[in-house]
Amino acid sequence: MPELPEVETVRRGLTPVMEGQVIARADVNRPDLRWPFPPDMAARLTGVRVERLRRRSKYILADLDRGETLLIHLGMSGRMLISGDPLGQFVHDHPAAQKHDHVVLHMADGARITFNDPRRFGAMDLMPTATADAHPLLANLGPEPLGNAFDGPYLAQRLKGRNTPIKAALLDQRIVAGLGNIYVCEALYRAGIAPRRKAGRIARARAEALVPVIRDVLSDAIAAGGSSLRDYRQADGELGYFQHSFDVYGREGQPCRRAGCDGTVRRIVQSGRSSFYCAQCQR
DNA sequence: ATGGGGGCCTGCCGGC
DNA sequence: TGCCGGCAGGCCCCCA
Repeated sequence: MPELPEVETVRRGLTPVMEGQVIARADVNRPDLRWPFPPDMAARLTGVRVERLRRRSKYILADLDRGETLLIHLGMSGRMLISGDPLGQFVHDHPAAQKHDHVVLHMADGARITFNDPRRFGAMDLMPTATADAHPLLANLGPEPLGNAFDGPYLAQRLKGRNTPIKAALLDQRIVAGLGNIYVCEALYRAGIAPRRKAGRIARARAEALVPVIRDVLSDAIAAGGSSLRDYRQADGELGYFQHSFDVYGREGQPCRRAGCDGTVRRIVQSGRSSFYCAQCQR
């Protein structure tokens, strides 16, 4: 499901039901997702209070009051669904258990948070909060694209000399953390850069100009509640609507949206993944 | 070190 | 109606 804007939307949706609240019980319905769950996960979650919900890249991190942090990754198809409705504010209740409900957190106030993930590319893990940054899944991540460390000189330096297509470079989480297929396509369109262009062959000014473009695409998407493809929903059951703002993603064969451009959106495959772009606008 | 490809899973959709 | 191939928002791992 999720790139950075969708994960941030999920985090914001979960915050009122998790932050400051106690997990009364955790149902763990299978031993693993992409990897085995940590030992005794259900017991280690029982009775703890969630002090803070954070996000790093596409990971949600829940700091718990016993010194551990719960890491949640949604993979491709993972969802966090809220039910139980303790305060009467979540309209879309779903009391019946669904297929692929792998972990259910029963909060002390009656709220229920269900991790549902058909493809099981998602993950959950527990680690000491003090060394969370050193977790293998987090240790090699690049800067947050909306943070101060991600700036023009940084990106230009990281792209310099790279022979890989810019599409692949921006998907490389070690360079910048949180972008996925959709937002890389959209950012490259807005920046006028062709996805097959070698990263090291982008003029410095254009490379630096990518930074504000990436920030804008992500900010716009977060403001729209993320993108809802297929049946993806936010934690509160509402649909994000940024998909209506896609310029190129999923628009193969449709006209370029730029005023005055008569180009058509094309789809190519790069390292096994679709890239959408306008050959007139992107060089 | 770097770049490219395979694999992990399930579900859905279009074509025959 | 059923089967089959292709496709899907991520990311690790292996190979050259």
